[in-house]
Amino acid sequence: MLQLNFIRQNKEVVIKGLQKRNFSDDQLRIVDNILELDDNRKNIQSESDALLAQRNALSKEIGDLMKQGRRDEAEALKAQVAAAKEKADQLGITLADTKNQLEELLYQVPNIPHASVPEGKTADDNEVFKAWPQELPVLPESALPHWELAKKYNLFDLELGVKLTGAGFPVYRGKGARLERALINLFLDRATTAGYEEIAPPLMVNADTARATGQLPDKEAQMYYVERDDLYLIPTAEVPVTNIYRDVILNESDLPVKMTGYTPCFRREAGSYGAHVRGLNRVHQFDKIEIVRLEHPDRSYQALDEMLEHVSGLLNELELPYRVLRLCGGDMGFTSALTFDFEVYSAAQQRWLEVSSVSNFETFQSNRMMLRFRDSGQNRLLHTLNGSALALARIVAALLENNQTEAGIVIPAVLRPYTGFDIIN
RNA sequence: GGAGAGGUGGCCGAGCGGUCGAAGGCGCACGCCUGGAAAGCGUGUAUACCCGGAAGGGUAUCGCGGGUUCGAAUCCCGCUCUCUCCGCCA
Repeated sequence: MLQLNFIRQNKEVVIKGLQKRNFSDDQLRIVDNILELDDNRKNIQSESDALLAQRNALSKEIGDLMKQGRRDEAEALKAQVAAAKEKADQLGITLADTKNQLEELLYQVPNIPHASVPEGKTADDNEVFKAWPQELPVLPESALPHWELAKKYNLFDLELGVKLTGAGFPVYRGKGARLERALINLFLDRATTAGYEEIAPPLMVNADTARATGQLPDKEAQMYYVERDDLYLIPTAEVPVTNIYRDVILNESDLPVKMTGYTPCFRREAGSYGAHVRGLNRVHQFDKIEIVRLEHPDRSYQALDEMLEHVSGLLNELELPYRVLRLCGGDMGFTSALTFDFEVYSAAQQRWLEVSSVSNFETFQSNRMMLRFRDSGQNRLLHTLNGSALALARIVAALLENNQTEAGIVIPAVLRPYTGFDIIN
């Protein structure tokens, strides 16, 4: 969430940012509401602190009087303390209440978009930041979509997933399962080579963790929730991995922190069915390798560039046609300041599939997380960034479709050491 | 799941109703000393919020939440986590 001081000192910037996110004038009033409520909070706190100071001083006095045996005088002071305490208690309740209201409002304010974020309302308004420079591949009429290929070569089975779990839980098998594992290993190897520490985090997290990265309260409905133990299945490795540094104060020399993690990701994605979500296009469980960075505020955009390069490198190695979009204000995630999406071209479906989303959250997450570093004696919030490198299900879909030939599905050279085979037939 | 022990600052560790945001040590930073370093000596070293231009002052925090008390790190209750033993187990 945004810092109160930032909102106070940069009200115009905040309002402009929210306008970019298509806040109506009516919705924009939240900014003034927040500032008013915060003024309120300060007044209450000052008053409450003064009363508590009085109570503490009087209590000390009572102690001294008792020691000197001046019991009567001590007794007289007790009444004063009781009065101060009662007022302080009431103010304390009001204060807690005000803080809660304030927090609730702050949770409704999304991150301020970076200056480069284009105006726009929907995904159609996203800017093509980097187009595919070559011709897009054209497959013969007989080409099959990946779900047909999966059947033909016994690579994954969604109907079997329905039997075991429900819709959207694919069962990979045979060379399909091996391909999945090969991709995971390739991506992890590339990330660790690039200096990211490999993390194998828990797949379930508590509410504090989910809140810190912004899944709660905003995206509660998207997560699977295990009620009995009050835990959430992670929608991305970003959640546990970034939270490793929750409530941590780093030294500047510790920066940057670069981490990567492979995890299955669980997303409820309720209520979306149809041709465009067939096969692996959209599933409830998929594998993803995530890269996460904690950066000095002065260097975070350079880090973002490096992450874009990293993801581009992976797609180049896999020989998949892709493009990069700069998300517009209306399509960007709640917590992000700047997001680039990578889409690969699925030749059989003749559409672009999102396989990576790389974002700079600036201080939005670190403020919720109290993730800071010491900057010449002062504690400052860090910038957090993350990106998919990469999300597997759709990569598999594109690989299968784009590489199909008469003879079978050709495995890209870079993957062969990992799969142990060079064709699926 | 059952029984017991325990959660104090970056770490170790004292405190067991007031003078305690907290002794002492380690670590770290700065200074002195030195040709340089080590040792030694000295000083400093939690976080959030509030007031203040600053200096400084105030409030809260000794696992978390509540209670007793004029006053709680210290007493009481609930929860939670860690460790040890038993049970179960990949």
